[in-house]
Amino acid sequence: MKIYDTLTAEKREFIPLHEGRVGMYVCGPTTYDYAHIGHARPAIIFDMLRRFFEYKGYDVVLISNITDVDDKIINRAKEKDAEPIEMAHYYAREYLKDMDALRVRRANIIPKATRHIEEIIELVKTLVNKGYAYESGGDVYFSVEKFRDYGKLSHRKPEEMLAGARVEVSDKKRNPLDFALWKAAKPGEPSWMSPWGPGRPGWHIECSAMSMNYLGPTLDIHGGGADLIFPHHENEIAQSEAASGKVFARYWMHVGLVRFEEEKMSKSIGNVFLIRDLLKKYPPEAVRIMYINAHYRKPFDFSEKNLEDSRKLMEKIWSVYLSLKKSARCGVATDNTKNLVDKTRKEIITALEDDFNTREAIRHYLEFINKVRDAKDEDAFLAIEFLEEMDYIFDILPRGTTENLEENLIKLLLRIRERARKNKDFGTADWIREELKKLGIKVEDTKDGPRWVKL
RNA sequence: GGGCAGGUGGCAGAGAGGUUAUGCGCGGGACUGCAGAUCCCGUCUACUCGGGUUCGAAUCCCGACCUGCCCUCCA
Repeated sequence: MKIYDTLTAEKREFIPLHEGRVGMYVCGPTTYDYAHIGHARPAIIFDMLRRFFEYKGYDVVLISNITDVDDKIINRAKEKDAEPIEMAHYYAREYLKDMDALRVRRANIIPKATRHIEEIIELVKTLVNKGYAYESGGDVYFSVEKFRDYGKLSHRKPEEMLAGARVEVSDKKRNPLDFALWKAAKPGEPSWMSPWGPGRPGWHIECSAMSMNYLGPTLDIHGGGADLIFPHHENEIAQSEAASGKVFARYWMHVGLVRFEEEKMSKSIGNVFLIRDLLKKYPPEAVRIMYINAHYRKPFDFSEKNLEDSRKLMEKIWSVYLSLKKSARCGVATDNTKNLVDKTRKEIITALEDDFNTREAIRHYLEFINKVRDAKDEDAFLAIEFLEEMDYIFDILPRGTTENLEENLIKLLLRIRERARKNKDFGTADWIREELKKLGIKVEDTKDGPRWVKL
């Protein structure tokens, strides 16, 4: 397995710290609003990566945090006249609901910053004691010049950063690039007691504290959106490695940003599509397919047309899958199909092992779909088995069990409709089809009778 | 100003020195009460530009132009 590592800027063979195990940490959102499809991309990609490791037999521990105390949260809460932490927790729950809807499996641990204040304070203390950090007016700052490797992840030198950039100037900082590990609380802000007075953690420190707490000083894969490379991940490296003296993450993976009309999708620009709104119109599997169908490191141009195309792809996959199900019979498949399955499996795994190239993988998947669409009996059975095997990773097939009653009622309606059609009562026939469509059930007439798909 | 990705057919988007990407769309046919789906056939000199390397480049090298992201909160 090769993984593109942002730090070394090349694809490298993936070798976990402990054989057979993978420790992953993925930066989750700061929850001060509902999640948009930009958030869904890393969540879906890392979810599938985790499933792929498991598929290959690794034990995976995935930690994905939620930032529940931060300037943005405090400001938003002020606007809404809400209690900041409470509000953050509300949006955190809603975030998880949205991700559940997208079939993103939950991380093993979803830590929150406010639940790890002690570890954070300990880490800051260590950095102060080691001389990497200093207290200044109730704040604690990390001293960038003390960490000689600062800039290695984002491939920048500290001098260059100052050149054309706007850096927040503060007379509390010794160097404008220094960043806050601990912030003194202003009146009315959430705060915790610390050796430097009441305050709260800086943005970057929580991830260092929590990842080292759960995965040890060195983790295998650290991931997140590409916008986190600088300053967030750069600062995490500085803090963590300064404190532990060890390599913080062996591989850094960054998912390309989602854009809309050539611009980054971002709350501050206002061009966001909320996941909950999109899911009213499109099935979650279509969203997954949309992201599978693009290389994870490239920026992704979102549009409804794009989602619509993905939905069509999904319908194609589903319709082949469902028709295979109808003609499948348990037994031994022909060599032809066996070979096709083995070949496709190999192609898909090879693609995913090449820096998780889901785009290439789905191409082979679709070629397979096209070739087996007419398979019968034992061949259909094997094809289904294979698609379901792959679904451990992709999770895009229709969810199996419709409630029996529901299913029987639909069949009953379709029989009524068939009777109407036979009597040339097309008004009634079309009306039933229309009404079912409104309920999310698509009906298609085929030579073998009506077929329906629940969207 | 600096760092990093890219520029592929009507559109979306892979690939990566010589072999069909794929999907959508579009045209024709089969099927059909209609719609849809499906099948068959077809569709567009596709690879930003200019040089170079090579028997051969969309794919490698040099240069130019263009776009986006990051350098400030952001998945």
